[in-house]
Amino acid sequence: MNAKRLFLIDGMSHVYRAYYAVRHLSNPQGLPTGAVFGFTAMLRKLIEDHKPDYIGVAIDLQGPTVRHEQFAEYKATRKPMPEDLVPQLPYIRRVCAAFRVPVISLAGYEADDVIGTLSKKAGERGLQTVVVTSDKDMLQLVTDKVTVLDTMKEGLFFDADGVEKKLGVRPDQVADLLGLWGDASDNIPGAPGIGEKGARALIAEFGTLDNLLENWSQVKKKAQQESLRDNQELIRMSRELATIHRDLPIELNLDELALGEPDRRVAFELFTELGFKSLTEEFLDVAVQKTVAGVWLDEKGVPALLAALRGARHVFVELQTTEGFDGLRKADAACVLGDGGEAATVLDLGQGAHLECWRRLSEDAAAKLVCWDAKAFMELQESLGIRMASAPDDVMLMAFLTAPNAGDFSLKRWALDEARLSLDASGDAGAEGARMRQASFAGFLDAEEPKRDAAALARRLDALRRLHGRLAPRLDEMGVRAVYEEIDLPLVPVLAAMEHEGVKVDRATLKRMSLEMEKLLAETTGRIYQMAGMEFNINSPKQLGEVFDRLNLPLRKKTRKTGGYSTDSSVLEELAQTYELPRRILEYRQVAKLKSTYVDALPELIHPATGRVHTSFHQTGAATGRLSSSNPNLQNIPIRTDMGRLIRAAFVPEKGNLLVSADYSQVELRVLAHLSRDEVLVDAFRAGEDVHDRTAREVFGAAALDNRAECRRRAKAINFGIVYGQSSFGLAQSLGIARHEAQAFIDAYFQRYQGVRAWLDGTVEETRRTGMVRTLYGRLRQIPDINSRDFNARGFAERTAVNSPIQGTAADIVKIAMIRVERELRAGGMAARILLQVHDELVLEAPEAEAEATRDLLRREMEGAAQLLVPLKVDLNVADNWMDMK
DNA sequence: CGTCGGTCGTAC
DNA sequence: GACGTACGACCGACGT
Repeated sequence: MNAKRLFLIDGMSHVYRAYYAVRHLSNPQGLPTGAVFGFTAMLRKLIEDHKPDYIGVAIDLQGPTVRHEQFAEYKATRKPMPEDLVPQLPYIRRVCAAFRVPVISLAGYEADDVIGTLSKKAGERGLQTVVVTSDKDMLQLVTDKVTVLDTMKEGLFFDADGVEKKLGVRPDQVADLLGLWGDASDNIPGAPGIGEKGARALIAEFGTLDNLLENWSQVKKKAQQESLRDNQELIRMSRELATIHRDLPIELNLDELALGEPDRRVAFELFTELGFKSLTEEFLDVAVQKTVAGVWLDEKGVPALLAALRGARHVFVELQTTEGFDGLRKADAACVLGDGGEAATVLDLGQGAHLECWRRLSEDAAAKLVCWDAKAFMELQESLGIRMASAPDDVMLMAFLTAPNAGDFSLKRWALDEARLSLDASGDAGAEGARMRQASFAGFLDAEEPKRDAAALARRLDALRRLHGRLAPRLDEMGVRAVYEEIDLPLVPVLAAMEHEGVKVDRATLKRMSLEMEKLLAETTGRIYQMAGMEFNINSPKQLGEVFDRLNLPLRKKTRKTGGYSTDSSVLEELAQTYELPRRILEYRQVAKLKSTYVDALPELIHPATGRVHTSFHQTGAATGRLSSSNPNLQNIPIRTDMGRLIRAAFVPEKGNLLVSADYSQVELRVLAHLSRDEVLVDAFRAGEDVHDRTAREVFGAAALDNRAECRRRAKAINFGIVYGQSSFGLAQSLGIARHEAQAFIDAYFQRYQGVRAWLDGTVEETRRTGMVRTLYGRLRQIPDINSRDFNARGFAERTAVNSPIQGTAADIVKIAMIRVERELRAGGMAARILLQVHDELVLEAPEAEAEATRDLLRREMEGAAQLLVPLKVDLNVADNWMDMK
């Protein structure tokens, strides 16, 4: 039977390695955590890989040791510990505690000595010791009972042969060797003039340092001879310093060192504090969570359930879906939890009695339903034939409105981060739902077993209840309840209806375009290969860069992350002035992009049952409060180029109907006029002027009259830039002018628009104090980097700070308009439906006979959506496809 | 074979 | 570095 193994870890050696390996990591409170993270990973991997029987970590205490008494200069050249490593040391000890790995120190001695002593004692008790370090000094400890493991170098084990191979001397000669050689990092002097090679040869020849020092006169090299003669005391002291003590007054306590299970609760708390997400998750024990049971509703339980919920202030609800035979998802179970009860009730919606119970609950106006992702919930309700008058409360929207930068608004993520509850990945109605739906159209999804795990459902509902308890009060604390109640929540049924309605896409039109484009691409590809003198993947920027390089075409710009040659359109356009190849590449890129992203992708997403494309609109997709759209994204259908615009011809109304579009004119600049109260900007809009023409006159004066078109183009670019916080560099870039010229334009602009200047400055200033910005309606966005010392991060934060209130207020206005339009359409009993929202534009489908009334309604409700200092203006178009509306 | 970061390009 | 907000195709490195 093999001897049991004791692993003794050189703590500081690993802490330093971890510190330099994992930089720039910190927890949300700003505590640097890189070294702790790296150390934790190392410790876990060591335990995992080697499964020691006993384990301990040796760490030096602060303060002088016996070696300092011997030699005042010991370790004197060592740099002080990095400032951001010091506060991490207590956490290193806590990590060890969490893993139940003892930390061993002894005042006045170093970790090396502790390890030396313990390894000796372990050997006497028949244990095999593995010393884990990357410090070569420790190789002197190697015996038949002690090996050294260097985990940094591919887990290399050193036995006596290994030591000899590495250092050229036996382990028992290592201290002698180091006494001669010295050690720069510990400031151990060694013999002056004798280095690594010399020391190795001398020890090999004379066997021991004592023998060498006695017989110095027999050394052949003159310089070495003199050094040995003149520095005997120094060399002996160096050896003393380099010798690891193995006789410290400490005991080997094997009970303490025995490898145990981590303390999962302590580990969980610690990793939470450190902000280690995956480790937190790993050490979160579902078993210790207070679990809410899930029980199936029985027939007799229906009246009892309804009675029990009658007194509840909130009823937390969740629907569970499965794939139907038609390839569509359908709700097949519902879970209900009141705010007092301990058991969540699961209803089988396939059973008539349960479905009826669910319907009565859903339609009970007194029941305050609360869910996660109300839009998905309402769409599933619709599929059950349950029409809800308004949206249930939506904790996901509460999460978004209080922390719009969070990015991920899955229940799983919020349950973990905010309520410390671990949920299964399955059954999330958010992004997952959209993906499932997309896959289902293409027929990829296998029929899956109904997910009727009552316990899993109950856990989700429990998380929902706790999240609601935390986030609902936050709406008031953070001043976003009005946005929630008056904008984002009322928008939910509008969006649900839009997604349900979809938009008709003409497959034949796209098919024709696809074939046409295929021909075009084949021709262009041939020409490109010819010019390149080889075949390559034109879609690969990397390969393209190499081809350009081979042909000696100048590619100046480098890509951001990988440092490759940039081949983006601005680079190619410049080269296209001189060369044909980049011209062809641009041509290829345009067609390939349109074909793959739109022309070929859209038909795949036509719903088999409706023949229409049903996008998903996301209320949590953009931190400013804008909507986003996916599967497909219908908010970036091309319009700027002729070929691209043709794609819009495939978006058509049903027979007998027309498309009606309404877009806000210059809504962001009007918002800026309102927020800044700038006299010139307000005046321009009140007078009904073309705002770019006005800017051109203000900035360029008389020149704007002589050269109206060019001046207007430039003014337009300036106006755009203002909204995005553009610099002179950016403006110069977009106008193709010199930077100083651009700067002159910007200066002239602010000279004339002093209210805008003041608002921009004031907004940044206020953000520095509050850390957040708000829209006109109170929607907030945190700007965490506004006071960052990082120049780049701060600049980005400042641009975000001025852009978000503008973009966000415009988004609020469009959302309000959508709610008003939908309300008026329904109140008027009209058949017209909102199909799409593209940030400042709504696209509707209306019976031909209703088109005129729809236009009037749109203008009224959209222009009346907000009362600003300047009027809102809406442009209207009617056509039988989306291309011909502008 | 799936995931993910990088690059590029489309919209407002 | 340098213009805000998105989504998505494609490539290629990397891990299973």
